[in-house]
Amino acid sequence: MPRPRSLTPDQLADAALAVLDRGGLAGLTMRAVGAQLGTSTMGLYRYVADREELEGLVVERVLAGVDVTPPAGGPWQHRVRVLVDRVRAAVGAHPAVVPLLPAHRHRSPGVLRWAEAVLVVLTEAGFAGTRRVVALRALLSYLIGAIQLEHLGPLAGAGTAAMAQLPRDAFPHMAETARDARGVGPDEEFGGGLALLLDGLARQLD
Amino acid sequence: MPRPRSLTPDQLADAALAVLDRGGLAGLTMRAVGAQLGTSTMGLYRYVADREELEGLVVERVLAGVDVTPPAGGPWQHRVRVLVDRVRAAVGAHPAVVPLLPAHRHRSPGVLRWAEAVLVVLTEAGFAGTRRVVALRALLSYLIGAIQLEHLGPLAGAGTAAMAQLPRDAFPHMAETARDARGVGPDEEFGGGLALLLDGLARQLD
DNA sequence: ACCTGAACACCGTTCAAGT
DNA sequence: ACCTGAACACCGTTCAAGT
Repeated sequence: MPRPRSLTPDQLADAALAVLDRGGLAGLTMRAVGAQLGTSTMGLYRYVADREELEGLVVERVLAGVDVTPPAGGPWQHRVRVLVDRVRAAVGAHPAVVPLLPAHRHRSPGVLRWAEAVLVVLTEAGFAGTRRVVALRALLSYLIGAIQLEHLGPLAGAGTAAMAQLPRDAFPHMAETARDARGVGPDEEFGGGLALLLDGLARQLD
Repeated sequence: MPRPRSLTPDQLADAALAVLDRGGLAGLTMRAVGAQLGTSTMGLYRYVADREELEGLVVERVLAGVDVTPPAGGPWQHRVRVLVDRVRAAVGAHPAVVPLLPAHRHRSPGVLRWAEAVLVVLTEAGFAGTRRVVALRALLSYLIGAIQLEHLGPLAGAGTAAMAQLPRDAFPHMAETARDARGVGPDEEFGGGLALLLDGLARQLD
């Protein structure tokens, strides 16, 4: 990793994110990012060891837009919800980044900053030790899973319409649930699942 | 999609899964699968429209190993937990399939059969309408997210050791939580998060 | 009819050559 | 010293040619 000169890492990340937003994951190539910046393809290797590191830069760029100051007032459930929703909103603005999220979530400073904020709220609420570990893990699991379900071929939306016509004899409950799902929007679905988790957590504090 | 002859789709799926287990996602190429089967690379296109469809076959193969008969007795929480754990175990036997899961989960017969079984249990427990929709979505989100966290660079395990040495001034809660996490195994972590979700669901039935 | 190998249009990355 | 383009070793897939 030699020293950069004419480009800042931020410029690189912006260019890569622009390419990703425009052409999807398949369009994110070293050649395309080079063209976007007006430099040679190989010029990128001055800033980044390989393609994977470039992907990490993009993920970090999206996460950088997340405000990680824990919301000041209100019950801890609300404060966690706000932090979770901020990530969902940031990712929702760049859906093409979703498939990159799981692989680049570890060793991401953005994720660490966010997790620290969540832990501040959980700790103030009274969680500690194993319970706090499990709580953070569960919230992160739900967040990542729900975001992927939402953006990678939805259970709600267009996918549900198709599923409502399932063979009713083989999948009776599934067909009925798919019909019910047509009346449930993505926000309600995401928020409802998160509420279940928060209720489960609240029960532990009794 | 012409008619097959000398190979069954199962043979193809087995071969692709063997290649995936051996060489990871990067090793799963049309050429490698052809070689594994002793046929030409192009021979695969008689069974599969493109690489994506081959990936779908592999996912289906792994999911085919999941017993989807709802467990007979016991409280509904236990029955859901058994169904969830079966998927986790099947995927755990072929960790390389994890990155393929989110993209191929929709229109997967295996997922549908599993979801139908979960819905049978939820319905018998008293869930219906929007609540049932949200419950299924939440369980699936947690399952997919938690599996990915577990297998794609863990919060527990080796990753935690690194995180326990975080700059303590910038991430005080994170450093402490990472130390706590060393005593929490993957089963406890996964099961603990699922228990939170099930507790939240139980609360809705009161 | 079924199957195959050469060929094409891409990748990421190496490396010798430019200034 | 910084940057670049040709070249290499791969991909998935098309298609003309084999039996």
